[in-house]
Amino acid sequence: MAILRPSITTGPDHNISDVPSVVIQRLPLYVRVLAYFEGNEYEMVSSEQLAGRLQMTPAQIRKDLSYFGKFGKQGRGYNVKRLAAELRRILGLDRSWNACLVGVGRLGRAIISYPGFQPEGFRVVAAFDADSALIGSEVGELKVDPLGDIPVKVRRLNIRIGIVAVPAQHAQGVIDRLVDAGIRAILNYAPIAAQVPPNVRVANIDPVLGLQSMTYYLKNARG
Amino acid sequence: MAILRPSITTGPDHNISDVPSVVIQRLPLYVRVLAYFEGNEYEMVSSEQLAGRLQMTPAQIRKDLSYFGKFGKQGRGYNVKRLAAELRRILGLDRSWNACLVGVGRLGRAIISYPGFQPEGFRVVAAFDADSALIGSEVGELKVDPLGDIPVKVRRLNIRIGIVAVPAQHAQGVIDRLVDAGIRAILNYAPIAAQVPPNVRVANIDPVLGLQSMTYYLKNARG
DNA sequence: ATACGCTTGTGATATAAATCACGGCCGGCG
DNA sequence: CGCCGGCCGTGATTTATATCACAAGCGTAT
Ligand SMILES: NC(=O)c1ccc[n+]([C@@H]2O[C@H](COP(=O)([O-])OP(=O)(O)OC[C@H]3O[C@@H](n4cnc5c(N)ncnc54)[C@H](O)[C@@H]3O)[C@@H](O)[C@H]2O)c1
Ligand SMILES: NC(=O)c1ccc[n+]([C@@H]2O[C@H](COP(=O)([O-])OP(=O)(O)OC[C@H]3O[C@@H](n4cnc5c(N)ncnc54)[C@H](O)[C@@H]3O)[C@@H](O)[C@H]2O)c1
Repeated sequence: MAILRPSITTGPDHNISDVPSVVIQRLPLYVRVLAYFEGNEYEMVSSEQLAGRLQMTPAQIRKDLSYFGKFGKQGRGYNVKRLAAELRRILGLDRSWNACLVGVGRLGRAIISYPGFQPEGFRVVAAFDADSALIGSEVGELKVDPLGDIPVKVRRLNIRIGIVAVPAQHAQGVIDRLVDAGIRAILNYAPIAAQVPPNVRVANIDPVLGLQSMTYYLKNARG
Repeated sequence: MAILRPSITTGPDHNISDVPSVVIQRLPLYVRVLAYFEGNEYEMVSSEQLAGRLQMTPAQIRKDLSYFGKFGKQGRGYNVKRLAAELRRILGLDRSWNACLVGVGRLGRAIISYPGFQPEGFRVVAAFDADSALIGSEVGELKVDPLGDIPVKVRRLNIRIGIVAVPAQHAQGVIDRLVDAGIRAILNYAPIAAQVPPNVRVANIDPVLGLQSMTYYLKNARG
């Protein structure tokens, strides 16, 4: 049964490798659970133990992993440290990634000071806004730059990820500019279904959508 | 192709109605797109127009809607206002819903002052924290209450939704308390795979998971 | 009235994803 | 050293989800 995997979008159907993207979206969950077991001094874990903590079936975990190789030992399970390292390598989490933020409003400031990205290897290294009153000001450790600087900064700072935190009506335009500047991965907080070319990924963060589908079940609930 | 739908979880397989939960998760998207067309003075829209803005196929939209009834007219499409109203009714969005927040830290404060919930009918009417230094203080228009007050407040204020914004290691415990108090829908910001009974829904908000799967594609990208 | 262009609603079909189930290997133990 | 409990890896199967494709209905134009 489905678990807390995020929703990743692309333009018209496009899967680089032949690994289904649902599988890719589950790998970070495995990394996280492995970190938990590592913290609790486990040396080996079985697919059943992993599955238990994620409310899914052991077979699914084994199948998922089998897309990438053979990491376990029959009768023993998986070496926690090794599997975690392998998965991180597969996902590209064995390095750090630079991101830029567009839209330095309330949400944008919260994102800049959010301490959850850094430990996972994601760094916000530039911030852009359209408001000339903001441009040039310091937010956190960052100076706010005008949108026109996006292409240069993206290139100079090796920025690969764009984070969008502008009002909905400006989000598509901002996303277009990021894509034009060569960004291929976007974390979008605006409540829109962004249109992007097939080689660009968008991860949407939208608490309202989640609430709006839960009310369906609340309404019909028997307690 | 998949679109910005959120990820909703439950305990062991459980679908109240026979409507697949993927369908339920898409309905809020339709509501949102309809709002767009309504704002642009459309009286009627076809499934093709709706699909275009969501990057999906017209057939899928029609199929989804057919789970609930016949809302369109052949040759004409759907009446924007009526379909929006029907979907809102189906989702239970034709009323307002009270929520409580647990964890009044940085994120919790941002949630309280987030202006995106109110217009959609979601109201945060209570806030709880374990820190005695915070209890009793005012945040926004809310007084921070101790966790022990959860059951009473939930009952008194008709709270149906719990929002969890506590550190990961305390999240499961908080969720258990919410469930004990009768909460059946949880918006969880903590990076954990919460364990809940089958009749409880959890919507997870986790930007890091999104980033971590996008890096897979970045790593392998051809530009 | 009738014909026509358009778009729905839906059974049939195709594709995708999850689960089953079992052969094969591991390592410990007698 | 051979047996055994346990668990992986994976083809086969089942289940879920998406798409196709078309009869039927609507409204307009002639
Ligand atoms: N998904 C979530 O959890 C979540 C939470 C809060 C807000 N949001 C969304 O994030 C967005 C921002 O919310 P906020 O509360 O920070 O709003 P805000 O008004 O405080 O900030 C928006 C910022 O974007 C800037 N901006 C506007 N147009 C721009 C453009 N074209 N290019 C660059 N910058 C531009 C503004 O100058 C401002 O600084 C909204 O779309 C909101 O719905 C999402
Ligand atoms: N998903 C997201 O977008 C996102 C963004 C930011 C933070 N987070 C997550 O949200 C959580 C909170 O982050 P933060 O930055 O606000 O942390 P914080 O430390 O600023 O706030 C945490 C609050 O929770 C309270 N708390 C601790 N244990 C509690 C308990 N058992 N019961 C009730 N309250 C308790 C603390 O007193 C504090 O007020 C973390 O899990 C973090 O990873 C998620």
